[in-house]
Amino acid sequence: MEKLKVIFMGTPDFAVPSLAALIDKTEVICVVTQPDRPKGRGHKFLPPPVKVFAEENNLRVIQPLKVKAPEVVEQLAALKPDLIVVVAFGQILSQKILDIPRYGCINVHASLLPKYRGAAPIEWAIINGETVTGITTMQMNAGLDTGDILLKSEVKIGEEMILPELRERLMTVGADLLLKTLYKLQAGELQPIKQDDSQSNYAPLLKKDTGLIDWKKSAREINNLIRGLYGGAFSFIGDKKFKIWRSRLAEENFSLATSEIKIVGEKFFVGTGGGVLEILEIQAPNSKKLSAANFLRGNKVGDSFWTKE
RNA sequence: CGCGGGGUGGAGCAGUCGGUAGCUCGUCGGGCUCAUAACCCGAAGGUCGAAGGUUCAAGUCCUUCCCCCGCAA
Repeated sequence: MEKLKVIFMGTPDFAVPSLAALIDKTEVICVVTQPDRPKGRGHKFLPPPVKVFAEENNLRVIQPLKVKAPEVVEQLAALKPDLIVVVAFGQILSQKILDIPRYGCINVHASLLPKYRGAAPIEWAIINGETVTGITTMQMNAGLDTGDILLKSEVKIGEEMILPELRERLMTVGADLLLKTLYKLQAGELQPIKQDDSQSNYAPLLKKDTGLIDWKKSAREINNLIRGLYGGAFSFIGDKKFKIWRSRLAEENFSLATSEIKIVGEKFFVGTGGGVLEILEIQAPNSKKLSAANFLRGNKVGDSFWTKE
């Protein structure tokens, strides 16, 4: 089969396996990614993972501030791609761009559309306690993740699965499904299906306070939040902010007040609005992530976490 | 040069006004116990991130460098 000329658009780690897959099976004529941005401590400029990978593979990389800018659109059109593949790119494409390739633009999205449209589908799937999610490839249109569905692949979310595990799994599945989609595309076997908008929901960008634990919720809900944010969930003891990285539903059945802390040997329990949560990994400010046992050795813990009155 | 915290025996921490280091846990040996994540006794293990400087004397003060982390983006 003739190799498609493809422009790839993507930014974070999640997009890298898909690009890697494309390099094998198609001719990647250009990689579009976000500009280097000042990141982390010291505000150093760091290149996005896709750029790093693309350069290692001697691919042409462009980093437009706005892909929609006329000169960029012109540049892309001049490349005469057969297809544009978009994976976690981070910019909205204009209709003019969508119209450039013969086969249009295909997006790899980390959910089973129409569920979890938007920026953070993996996180929200875990936070909401879903047991199944997946990857969808779609024919992009002007809306936000509203294009016609090409293929789907399901991935189970285990009871104790945490964000990095699920993300890892989904990016692999995503790369596979992308190749499968391209294969069917060229074979003329794709049958795009319109999304049922009545079944849709959104997975909005995560905000800082999404991670603030409400101890009045059930242990299960809190555990889901901790699993889904992995490092993003936090609470306070006194005025100190603690990140809670890992937890599990306690088998022990103490009667603890909401947000009350109980230490038993090397175990760390917290009462919730429904059941007891066991803290497995926690991080104090200016410190690193520690197992509960290690944490308890060197830290004085108060009687309870902070709760909204 | 965004702001800030920290690097001390295997792990997590303490060490005040500078005088060669301590706690909890772990490890090893022994003991007690029907038994134990319990308890008792004992032991091993640290050039206190690196280099330089001040000093009679530095983990503790000064300078430079390396590494880790929190906030903010």
